[in-house]
Amino acid sequence: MSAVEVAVALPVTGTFSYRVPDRLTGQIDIGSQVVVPFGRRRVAGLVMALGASEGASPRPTGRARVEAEIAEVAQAPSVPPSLLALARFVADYYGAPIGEVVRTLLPPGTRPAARRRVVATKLGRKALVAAGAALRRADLDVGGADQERLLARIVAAAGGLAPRSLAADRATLERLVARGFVEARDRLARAARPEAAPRVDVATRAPPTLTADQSAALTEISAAIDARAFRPFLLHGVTGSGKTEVYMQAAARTLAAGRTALVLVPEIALTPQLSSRFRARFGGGVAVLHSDLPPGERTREWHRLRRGEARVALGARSAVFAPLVDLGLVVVDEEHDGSYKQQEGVRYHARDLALVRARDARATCLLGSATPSLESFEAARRGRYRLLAMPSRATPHPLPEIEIVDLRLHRPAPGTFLSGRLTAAVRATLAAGRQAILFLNRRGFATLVLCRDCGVAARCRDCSVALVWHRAMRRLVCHWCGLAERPPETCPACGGARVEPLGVGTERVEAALAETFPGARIGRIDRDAAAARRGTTEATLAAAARGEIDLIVGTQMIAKGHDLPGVTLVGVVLADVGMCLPDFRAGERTFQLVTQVAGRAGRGDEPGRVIVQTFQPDHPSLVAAARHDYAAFFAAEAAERAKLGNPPFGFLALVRFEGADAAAVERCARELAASLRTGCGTPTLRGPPSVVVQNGGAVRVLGPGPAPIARVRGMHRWQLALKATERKTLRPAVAAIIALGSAAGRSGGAHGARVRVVLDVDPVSLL
DNA sequence: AGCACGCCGACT
DNA sequence: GTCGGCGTGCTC
Repeated sequence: MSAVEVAVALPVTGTFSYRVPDRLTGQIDIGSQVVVPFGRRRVAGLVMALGASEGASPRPTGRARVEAEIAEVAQAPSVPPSLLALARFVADYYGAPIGEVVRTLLPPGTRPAARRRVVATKLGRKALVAAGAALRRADLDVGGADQERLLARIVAAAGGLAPRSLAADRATLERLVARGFVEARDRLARAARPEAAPRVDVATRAPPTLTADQSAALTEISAAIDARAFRPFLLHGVTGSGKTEVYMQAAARTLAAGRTALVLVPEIALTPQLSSRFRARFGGGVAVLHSDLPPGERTREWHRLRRGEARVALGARSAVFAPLVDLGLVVVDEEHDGSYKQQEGVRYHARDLALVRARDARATCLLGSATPSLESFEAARRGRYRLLAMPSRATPHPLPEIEIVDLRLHRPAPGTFLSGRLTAAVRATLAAGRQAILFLNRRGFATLVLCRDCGVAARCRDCSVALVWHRAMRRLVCHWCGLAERPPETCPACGGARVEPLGVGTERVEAALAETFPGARIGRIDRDAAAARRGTTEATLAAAARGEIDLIVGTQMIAKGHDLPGVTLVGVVLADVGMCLPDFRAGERTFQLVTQVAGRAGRGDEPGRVIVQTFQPDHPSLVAAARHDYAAFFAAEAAERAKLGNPPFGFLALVRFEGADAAAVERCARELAASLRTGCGTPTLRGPPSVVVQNGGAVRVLGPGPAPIARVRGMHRWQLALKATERKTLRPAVAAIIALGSAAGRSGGAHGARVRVVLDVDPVSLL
């Protein structure tokens, strides 16, 4: 009876050794999905290696290893070896437990218990509104301030809350459940109806005639596909240049060569057009993977891919783990988009993993963007990626003209938020029967609620941020923890009666537009609108496409690749939002957002126009965006990054310390930093005897210091950063962090309060 | 992730 | 005096 190494689908480090019972001999191979006894449960696992490798996982003192037997082999097909290799890479590079990586990688159906979510019922929403309006009705009585606060928080959260995050309020939660205001249903039961099963009408729509730019790009890409070697490309195509058509023809050629294609998009839910275009071209050969698909559907799509029935996989971040065999093409659309970085659990970057997969599969890799990340463009500049430029639009009209309005000189009339120039432009657009997009990257009604007597703003009690006023909900909401509470009638600090909202969010812009342009049909697209009613985003976009909406207000959700031919005007209400965040990528994000949202204008038969309102009209990111000058943006931004050794001229890993006890968090952070700097463990840190990191050497230790948001959900946060000039020097430092980090967490416990140590390799956000 | 073991408040 | 809260630790 032989043994195998199994990675269990739980967040545990190391693999475990199991015996293969005789009845299963011959059915088990590398990549087999199995069910194994683990503790007193049975969990899904993945066979990583045959034969019990000695020391596969650390054995606690003394006890002999007692191997259990594999319980059963799952009906599911095996995971291809290329994905096992990818899993190992991810565990190693991001310092994640292999079990957790396996959980991310296995099809959702085989994952243990689908994630449960706590959601508000229709009755619950009604009850909250009634409570806010001080309406008395027995069936809508929430029965107390605690219940009301919790209910508000649940209503405010898009997609419900994880039961874990509500552990502290269990008693209150149970009361709400008993009253029928809140329920924990499986997420899958609540999910939207799956899209109709893919039709099998293959290649129904003929590819359009290509522009010169598209043909030139495709010539090179085709040669790479034919060569069957790893060839990375950066496709720098302006908005409306027809990148999707290039992707589709590249995919078609890859399929014709007998290989498979993987297409990643930032958020599939926001790009229904893309999936319908792929389906129209490839029919049932496309498997669409996205998080809102019920697990059954996702598993079906996974199996179709694994069996080769579908040979194109289209999906968001997690689709980078799609079980494609003989991969020939990997496309990453909008490669600059930060949502490719997983922000919790296994903190992988799907764009970077796409390159790893393509390299290992000897495939063509196509990174596409109108606003490439500094990382990708620098790689192209150094010749590591081939740069393909598509500088002109495929549509009849060139890129829209972008005008910057200096808000210091052109003050909007009180309560309108639109300068005279933008107001006139909106009015002209309406008169012409066209549509306008008003973009503001801030949701809610007002950014602050401030006492006009003492100047104190309402702040979250658990996070170090101000609360945002959401008028429709009649609640002050914390955008970090979801706390939602009723506004105070008088100032809690001074008792003053003049507690009033200040600042502007999308909700307020919507209200202001309704007043300024009575009769205009207005739609709002942001996370709150999406949370209020399922399918709102798609419905609003569809209505806009039919011409039933005149003005669309929205956050960055409207900046992504939507194609609305009727939109001739884009107004950026306040470009300054996000520009001053304490994050070295703030300027890059501003450039990307303004360029992307500007690209929504003039895609139809009328030319477009863009007006950007700002208090910083000379900001390099805005000036470059207004001139459609990526080169100028890159030059300025690259110089800044090079000076500080920031990516792409250096590599970062962020280590965050979180805990309820501020002093313990600080002490833990300082001790770990000191250990890293001196190169040897302090008495409290029983890590490895020596550590490779030397201050001033190849890897620098920056910090520690309090995180920019110093407290979230009641947890105090400190952080330190590792900065290396080369990727390979960062690796041993990351290994040291993992060893020291777990020791530090334990020692924190010994001192009293527990401190969580979170590692983020190649962080996208430093907040 | 679960599920059990292990120390401090409101009940029969 | 117990029942029971969730903090911490382990799972081949």
